Order: sequence, then structure tokens, then C-alpha cells
Amino acid sequence: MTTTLRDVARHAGVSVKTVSNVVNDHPHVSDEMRRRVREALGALGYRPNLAARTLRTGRTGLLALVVPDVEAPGLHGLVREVVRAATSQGFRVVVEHLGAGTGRPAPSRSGAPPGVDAVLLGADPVPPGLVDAHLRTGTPLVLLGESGDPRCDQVCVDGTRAAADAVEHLVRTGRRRIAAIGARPGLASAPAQPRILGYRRALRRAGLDPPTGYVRPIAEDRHEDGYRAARWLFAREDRPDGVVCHSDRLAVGALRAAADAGLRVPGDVAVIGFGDSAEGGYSRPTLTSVSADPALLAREAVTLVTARLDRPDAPPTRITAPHAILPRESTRPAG
Amino acid sequence: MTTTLRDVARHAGVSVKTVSNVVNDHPHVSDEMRRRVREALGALGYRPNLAARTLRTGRTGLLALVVPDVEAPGLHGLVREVVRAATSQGFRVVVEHLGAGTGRPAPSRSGAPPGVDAVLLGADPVPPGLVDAHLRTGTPLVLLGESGDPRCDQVCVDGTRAAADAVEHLVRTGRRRIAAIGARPGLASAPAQPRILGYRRALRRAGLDPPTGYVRPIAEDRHEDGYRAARWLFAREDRPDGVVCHSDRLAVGALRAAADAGLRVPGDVAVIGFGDSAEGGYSRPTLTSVSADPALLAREAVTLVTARLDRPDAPPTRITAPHAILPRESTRPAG
DNA sequence: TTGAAAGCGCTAACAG
DNA sequence: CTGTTAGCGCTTTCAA
Repeated sequence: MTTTLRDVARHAGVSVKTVSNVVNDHPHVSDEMRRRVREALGALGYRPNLAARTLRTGRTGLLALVVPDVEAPGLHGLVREVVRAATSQGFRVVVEHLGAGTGRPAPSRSGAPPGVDAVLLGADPVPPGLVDAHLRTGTPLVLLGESGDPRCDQVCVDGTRAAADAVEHLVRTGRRRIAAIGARPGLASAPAQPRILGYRRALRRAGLDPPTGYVRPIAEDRHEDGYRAARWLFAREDRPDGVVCHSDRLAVGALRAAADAGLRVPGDVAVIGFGDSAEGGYSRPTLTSVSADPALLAREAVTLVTARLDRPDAPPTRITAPHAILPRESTRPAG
Repeated sequence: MTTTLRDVARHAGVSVKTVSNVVNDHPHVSDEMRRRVREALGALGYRPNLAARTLRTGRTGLLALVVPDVEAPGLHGLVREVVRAATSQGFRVVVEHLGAGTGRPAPSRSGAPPGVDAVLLGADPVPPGLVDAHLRTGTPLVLLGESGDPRCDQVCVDGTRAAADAVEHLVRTGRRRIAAIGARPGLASAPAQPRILGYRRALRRAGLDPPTGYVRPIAEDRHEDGYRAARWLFAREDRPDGVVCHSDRLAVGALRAAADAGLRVPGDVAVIGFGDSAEGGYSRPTLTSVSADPALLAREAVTLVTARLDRPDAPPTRITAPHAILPRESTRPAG
């Protein structure tokens, strides 16, 4: 049924090795041979058996992209760019949801999923124990995001700086009462949570320490969470005149809350998001956003993988990807 | 370095076969054996070599999800749901961009990507020749979308009915001049393009045949394409009072165009989209949308795959997934 | 119920 | 430059 190298070899009247050489573009094959083999390859419709190749070489050519959920916020464009970057560097991408496995144990528990050359982890925060589990398996792991681990390769955005930049942007447009939406409830108290840290730091530097309750936790990262948090903020006596949202999705929810509360954006309140989603570019008003370049992140991550596969014992590399503020209508200077 | 079945067997003092039986939960193993083997498995940190297993069994446990682009519109929620459905049925998902391969030939040309048990194709329209290429490889192919092919399994939405429903919905809210945004330029003339067909049919039945130019082609499926098409429509003498957009993304672009043109939605013009994206639920105004349930689509598709793998020669199955209109602000009855 | 051995398709070491 | 061959780790007859 399926054509093997041997079939092709027989058909072309050459040895298996030669066919293999042709298939893999190895040198030291005469043009005449190459031509003949190519012909046989085509005639028989040869398709390489990846499993056999993998068994022999130890390389699958597969990268696992492990994320909480493909559509999780903060991931805008990342999946696409990882697929692109991986493809262009000769890998294919297996998408895996964190903790999704009903059958086998979830990757979060067992460490690296089997059958891949490396794992890209796009989860913030990194589930506890995951890094250790990986380290035990020996499969290279690259962290993508804002939180890191000194023991593995990572390409990350400086969340503290990014949040501070967002605050400074709002201050520059004349805002004084700046709130934040998007702290993870479980981590709200951890002072190290990078964005909250940056938010507080920037406000302190500006002499604008926020009142209690200005940092709103959310359950999940959905429009409605942003909406609810914003409604709550807008109902306060000391209503904020600027809101930093930890994703564009939350920010769009906040925009709607402002409208429902009869507030004008940016007149009464400015809103800034994270992630530069397409949605934010077409919301009303259009949304200012802080973002890194997902294509860059993805390329760097895949490059890290190849480097790691070449030298498994090199010390971990940490790459910091730049971020930028994309100013749009939602933060136009007031007045 | 890596632990093999033989290592475990030696460690437990049993044969390879017995270890294999335990790993695969085969019956006919005494409890005592099982216990001892389990222990050895754990102690040595055994991890099965998927490549070897695949080479032997012919099954990779991998499904390729081939799409134009992970973030392509019309795919809202599909990738996530395919990953979920596949996981729960024991598969993993390799995401492949159509024609993305810079190295090897793109899957659109060579047929099925190698090393997967089946291919799910989420591309509308299906690239010409792709189905033939697949058929030649023998890898099962399941089509997801609105266009189909009688030669392979498919789970699809009735695009003609869906578009007709959208038009009827607008008519019911009192609209008379109904335009459409989203015809693919290359196919604009093909009368079979299902949505355009449904659009025209429903209008004809309502005695509201559209004037020339009311069907706007777009280059891609982005906000700005919807925006531009809508601006053009709104600048006409016979400005439409209802617009059917072939994706939510286009529709959100159209909403913005309406605002920029000084038109109120739904007062002056109603807008309806396709896909029930989260974005449409939080746009201003919120967007009415026609959609199928992506989770259902995905589950059916994976079920089709397993059925096909069990009986390769069964006749192709076609499943039609239901769709529904989710009425929101953008199509509230006028007046 | 368990063990021994063959072989899936491929690559790489070695021989010619 | 080309051919022969061993063996990657696993499943699975077949025999005990």
C-alpha cells in the first residue's frame, strides 16, 4: 500500500541509501542518479514515513505550544505567529491546552508532552511545578510571557516597565486618578506580580498613590469582567479619570461600561489596554494599547529552541522583547 | 539516557511483552505482575516513545487542522474547540497554515501533510486540487465549513440558508434596501457561492431585488475591508438601510463606517454579522450575528475522523450543523 | 499468563 | 560516488 524507500530503490535500480540521500538533499549524488531517483519517487508517489525517520534520528520536527487556551487573552496573535515562525524554521506545531487532557494526565502535571522536540509555554503565570516536571524529562522548554524562571530559556516582555509606561502615558495626558483592572485574584497580594508593581511604582513616582480599591481583580479575562470591574470603579465617589486594563478585551468591556455610565471616553475617562488586538483598533473610541510584537516573540522563541537543540547544555538564555504604546482615541489628552 | 521498555523489563525482572501489556492496559496480566511493573515504570521514569509506537501501529494520534490562518475570520472559536474535541477523543492537534510552508511544498499542493492520522480542513472555499491531492494520499479528510465536496466527509453549515435567514431577519425588522459585504472577489460571479445565493433568493422572495453594486466584494476579511465597503455603500444615493456582513469582523468595521458617516445603528441602518465573535457582543452597538456552534462542529468532525479510521471504505458522510441568529442591538427594529 | 523474536521504514556507519 | 547492513523502541504473532 504505502511506498517505502526500498520500493523506490528497486524501481530506480539503485540502493536504498541513494534514495535516502536524494530525499534528504545530501550531497555526493551524481546528477544522473538524482534524476532517476526523482523520477521513481514521483512515479510511485513516495511519501516519507515520519515515524521511522523520528525513530532513527530522535527528532520529530514537532514543537508543542502549550497555552491555557488558544483564545486566551494576552495571546492575541501569538498562536498564529508561532505557527508561522515554526514553519519557516522547519518545525510544525502541536497545540496543547493546559490541563485539557481528560484521558492522559494533563501536561501541567506530567511535564513535557511526549513526541515533541521542545515545548513553548505561553502561560502567565506559569503553573507551579510545571518547570520542574519539564526539567526532569529533558525536553527543552521556552517560556513566553512576563513571568520567568531562571532555569529555562525565555523570551519575555517586561511587564513592570510596560505597566509603568501605560501609567506614565495616562499621566502625560493629564490624568490624576488612575485605576487598574486585571489583577489575578489568587495573586493580587503577591507584590511581585510585575504589572501591578509597575503600576504602583509609576504612580508613586508621579506622586499619585491610588486609593484603596483602585486595583480591581477579575475572575477571567473576558469582556464582561472588564465591564463589571469598570462599572464598579465608575460608581465610586472618587471615580477614576484613567484606567489601565490588563488586556484589550477587558478594556473594550470597560469602554462599554463607560458608555453605559454616561461617561465620555476620553473626555471623562481615559482607557488603555494591553495586546494591540484588532478589536481595539476598531472599537469606539479606538483603543490605545501597550503591546509587544508577537511575530518577534515567536521568532525569538523558535530560534531559542534550535539553539537549545544544538547545545543542550548551554546556560539558559533570557531575551527581553521590546514593547510599545500605540496611542489611539481612548487616551487623547483631556480638554 | 532515555528509558525503554527493555530497561523497565529488566528492572522488574519480567519480559518486554509484559511491560508493554501493562503500559497499554491490556488484560491477562496478573495483579502481582502489574504492580511490580508499575513500580519499575515509576522508578525509572519511563516515557513511551511515540515514534516507535507509531512505526509499529501506523497510528500517530495526531490530527492536522489546516486553516488559511489561525486567526482567519469565520474561524472564531473553531481552533479552540477542535483542540478540545480532539483531546477528549484521544488525539492531539497539529495546526498548519495553508500555503505557509516556505521549505517544503505547502499542504495545498502536496495533499495531506505527512505523519497525521487525518486532516481537518477549515478553509472556505476549499483550494482547488486539494481534495484530489488528499484522495491520492489516502489520509482521511474532513471538510469544515460551508463549501463541500461529495467525495469526502464533512460537517458544514448551510450557508445559503444562513444568509437567507439573515436577510429575512432584517426584512422582519422593517428594512427594505439590504446590501451584502463579503463576497470573495474571485468568486463573485459564481452563482453557487452559497451565501450570495441565499441573500439573493431571500430578497427575491421578499420582492426586494437589490440594485447593482449592493453586493460588495472584499479583499480580505479584516475590519478595514468591512469599513471601506460600508463607506462606499453609505455614500450611495440609494443608501442601504440594512447590511449583511459575512463576518463579525467586517460588521464591526461597518459599524464604525456608519458612525463616521453620521448614521445611527440601528436607527438609520441595521447591521448583521456572521460568527458570534466575542467582539460583536461588546461592540457599540452590540452586534446581531448568525452562527453555528463551533464546539458542536468540532466534536462532529472528530467523531467523523474516528469513524473513518475504523471503516476507511464507508461512503462519505455529510453532517449539517444547525445555525441560529443571535439578535442584539444592531438590528433592533427601526422606529 | 508470560517470554522470545521478528520487523515496521528509515538513517548512518562502514565497506567497496 | 554507491551498496549493505544494523538497529532506533515498540507491538505482536507464536510458542511455551
